[in-house]
Amino acid sequence: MATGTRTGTTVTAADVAARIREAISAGDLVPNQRLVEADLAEAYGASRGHVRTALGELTVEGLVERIQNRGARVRSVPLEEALEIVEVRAALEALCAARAAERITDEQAEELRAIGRAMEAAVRDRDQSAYARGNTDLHGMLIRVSGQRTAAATIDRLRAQAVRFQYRLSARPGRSQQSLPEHLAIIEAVCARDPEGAARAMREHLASVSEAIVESTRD
Amino acid sequence: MATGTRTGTTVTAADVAARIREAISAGDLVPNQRLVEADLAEAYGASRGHVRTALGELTVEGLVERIQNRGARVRSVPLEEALEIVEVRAALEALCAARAAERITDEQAEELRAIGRAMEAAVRDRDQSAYARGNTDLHGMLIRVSGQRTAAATIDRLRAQAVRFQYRLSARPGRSQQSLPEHLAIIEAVCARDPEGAARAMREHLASVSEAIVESTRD
DNA sequence: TGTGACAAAATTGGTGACAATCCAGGCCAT
DNA sequence: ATGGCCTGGATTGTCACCAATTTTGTCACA
Repeated sequence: MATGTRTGTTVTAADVAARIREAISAGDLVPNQRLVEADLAEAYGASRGHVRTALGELTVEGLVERIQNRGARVRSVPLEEALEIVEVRAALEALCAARAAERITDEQAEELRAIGRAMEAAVRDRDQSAYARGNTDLHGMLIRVSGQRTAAATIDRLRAQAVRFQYRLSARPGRSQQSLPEHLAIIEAVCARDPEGAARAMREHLASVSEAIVESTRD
Repeated sequence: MATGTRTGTTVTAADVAARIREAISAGDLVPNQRLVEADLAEAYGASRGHVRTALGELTVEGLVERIQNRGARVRSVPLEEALEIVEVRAALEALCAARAAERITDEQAEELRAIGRAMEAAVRDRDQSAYARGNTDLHGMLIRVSGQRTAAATIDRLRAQAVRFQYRLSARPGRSQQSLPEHLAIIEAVCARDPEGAARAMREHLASVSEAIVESTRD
């Protein structure tokens, strides 16, 4: 796929929205950065109209902020709101963990334990990117096993908004050592088919994430 | 000076979106009903472009479903998804109830108890609309006292999607008799500043709502 | 009576042009 | 210097128009 100019395939508004979402998640677009419609249209090879509707979508999703006649910017989520988001995620991911514990099959349990072993190895080898991957896999798998699509969509949307804080966090030295036992506790409870315990472990984990976020902003 | 009609004020896309949202909530627009852009533009005195972007917003919010070249309809939420929505709401409203129990002031507690008394009176008098109002007031006040704006926004969006089932439910005879004690239990726990109890009471209440929804669809 | 092909109508999708608005910077009076 | 005011350029907001697509209606024919 060509990076912009001459694409025979038409670039739809949904495509543009997806590209911008990715760019924000990857940190290529930082909070408060202006999003000039003409520039984006040029960059992605789309018409300005499509860029416009894409920005509308992202505004509803909470990733972008628009001011009348002044254009769009990447929304900057204040610390206070990020903490709220983590609280909401805690409630929802606890729900998913509990449902996952009720529904998990033996094969899925084995897969989950494998993720846990990979995370232990990553901490032992001090491989941060492997640990981050394990983290994503774990949360993703619990959500998938839970079968809660509404919760999943909500969690995704919220996580995208708070992506800036996720970065700061995983860059922090020693963070993985602290969170590893929390993750393993979640895995254990889910594999033991203990919904209440799984929910509790997940809530404790996200409470710790919340604390870590507060500390990471004291710089 | 827009198209003909005498609205001196211009009707923006956000206005149109708000009107359609209301119409869906009020049941004026029913699930699967087609939303023809030209008709809506005529009805609300807006340009077709504005209607178009409004429909885009509502699609992202999950109220409207769009198919390429075939137009927009009011999205029909299947029973299974409505139950998921109630589960997510249970998790979030439990969070709000717990936080409200931690933060409530004496005056707010008195206000909350007044809502409870009004609901008791409504059941005694068999005044369904008064009971429904108390219900709305109660949930709304807990969310407000909790100070959780992220959770509040999420709950609102989800509730709008499942509005069809709310209707069926409150129209059901005897429903208020069953739910009154649940509501009173929530109020008691919050006023007693018992976060854990408030969350539990709220979860139990919404579990009962979930059951009632299932029963109400067996017709 | 049912069915397929075809034309006509209705509706949505996309683009370009133009109007409205905001912002930066220079200019002048104080 | 300081502050108000104006002008030019950049950017967004809106609309009208046309193309593309789907849906509906009609009619011949088995």
